[in-house]
Amino acid sequence: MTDEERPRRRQARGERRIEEILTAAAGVFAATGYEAATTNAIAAAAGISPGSLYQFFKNKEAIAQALADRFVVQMRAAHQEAFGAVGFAALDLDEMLDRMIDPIVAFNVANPGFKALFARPDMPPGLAEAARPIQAALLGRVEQVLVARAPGLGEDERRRMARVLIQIFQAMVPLVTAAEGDERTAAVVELKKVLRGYLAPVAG
Amino acid sequence: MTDEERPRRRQARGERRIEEILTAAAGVFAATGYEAATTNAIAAAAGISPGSLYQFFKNKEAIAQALADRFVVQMRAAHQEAFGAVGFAALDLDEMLDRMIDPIVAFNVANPGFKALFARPDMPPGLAEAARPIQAALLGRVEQVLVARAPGLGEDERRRMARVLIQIFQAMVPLVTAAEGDERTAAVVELKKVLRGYLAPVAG
DNA sequence: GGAGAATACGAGCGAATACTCGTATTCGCA
DNA sequence: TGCGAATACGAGTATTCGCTCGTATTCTCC
Repeated sequence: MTDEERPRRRQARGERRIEEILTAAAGVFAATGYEAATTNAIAAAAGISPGSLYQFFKNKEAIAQALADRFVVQMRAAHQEAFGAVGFAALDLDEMLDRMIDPIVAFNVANPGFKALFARPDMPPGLAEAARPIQAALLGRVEQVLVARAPGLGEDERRRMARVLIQIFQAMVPLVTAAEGDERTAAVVELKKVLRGYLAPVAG
Repeated sequence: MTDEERPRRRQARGERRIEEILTAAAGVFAATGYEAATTNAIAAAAGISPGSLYQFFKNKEAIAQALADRFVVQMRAAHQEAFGAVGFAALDLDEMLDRMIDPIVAFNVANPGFKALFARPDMPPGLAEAARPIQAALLGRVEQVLVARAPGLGEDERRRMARVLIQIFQAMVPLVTAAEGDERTAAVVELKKVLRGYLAPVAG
């Protein structure tokens, strides 16, 4: 009970290093996945020694955790942009989908490391926990949209639909990010068609 | 160039062992994924020693490979059942979906190890190769259905739609297998709704 | 029943890897 | 300018895990 972990006072250099490490880690995680990413590889990618890595992070999981925190901030912004608009429920279905989908697609395209970390089964348990609040918030947002646009739905059905919508979206993300240019645009169009086809009968 | 790998003559006991090992491996892979599954754990689950394991399989990947082969046989049967019916394209869309989806869902429910092995990013490269023919065959089948039901589609568009359909299906499988009883039935209904909504505009 | 092959065992080897430790250097600040 | 803290290093440690090897047992077939 004596090994208090006094948080050390960081220098500006240290703060910079932390950012460098996280950026390097994002790349390594994205390229190889969590388990296969070695801490030495992350250190090398950040241009520092393994020992230095552990000046800033307690262990490998802490790196992923911090990276997750960084993602969460950006993800929240993307969600805000996607769901924050007012007078949202009165829009045309297609336009609503555009406004909802585009920012989140953009986030996923800009942060390939995100899915690599969060969508993989070799993710450490602590990370799964970190992802839960975002996931729950997203589910809530989607449910709210359904409340507004399909008031006739029962609670269970609404929840189920929200889950399906999110699942579909997440499934299509790799198809979108894997493609380039026109292919990617086409993939996004297909994604919207899928969601539209599923939503139209109840929320047209 | 002298270390020929003469295939040894198996006894009945050995054949049984192989089956036991594969069944045990399916369970361990399903529970923990490929990388995290240790060969010692598989041996223990099969009730044999690590040494004995290697009497029957050259290495860990060979176990996965053989397991994959076993899955492929059953998967092909499920595909045959799903797509083999005659006069298929003339059916009502809903009924067609029933016939296509149910066998493949049943296969996935009956073989939880399948997705655990094939859908994970930590899959060894050899396995990915083994999965490709099935994937390609499935894609071809779906495209054939689209040819019959939506003849107006261009080739690119058809291919894209087939990919999307498969992606959606695979995304929904975890939602289905994770659920039980009525929940599962409901999940399958939703899955069909999604596919129907996507297909109806072009293949109604 | 006996010879040779197949099966079985499990301690332990070798490589990979997360992480440490002793030491050297640089920074913040009075 | 000098002192304590932060940063940096990288060889070394402890552990995990795929796999081997020497040996013992059981099966097949004559």
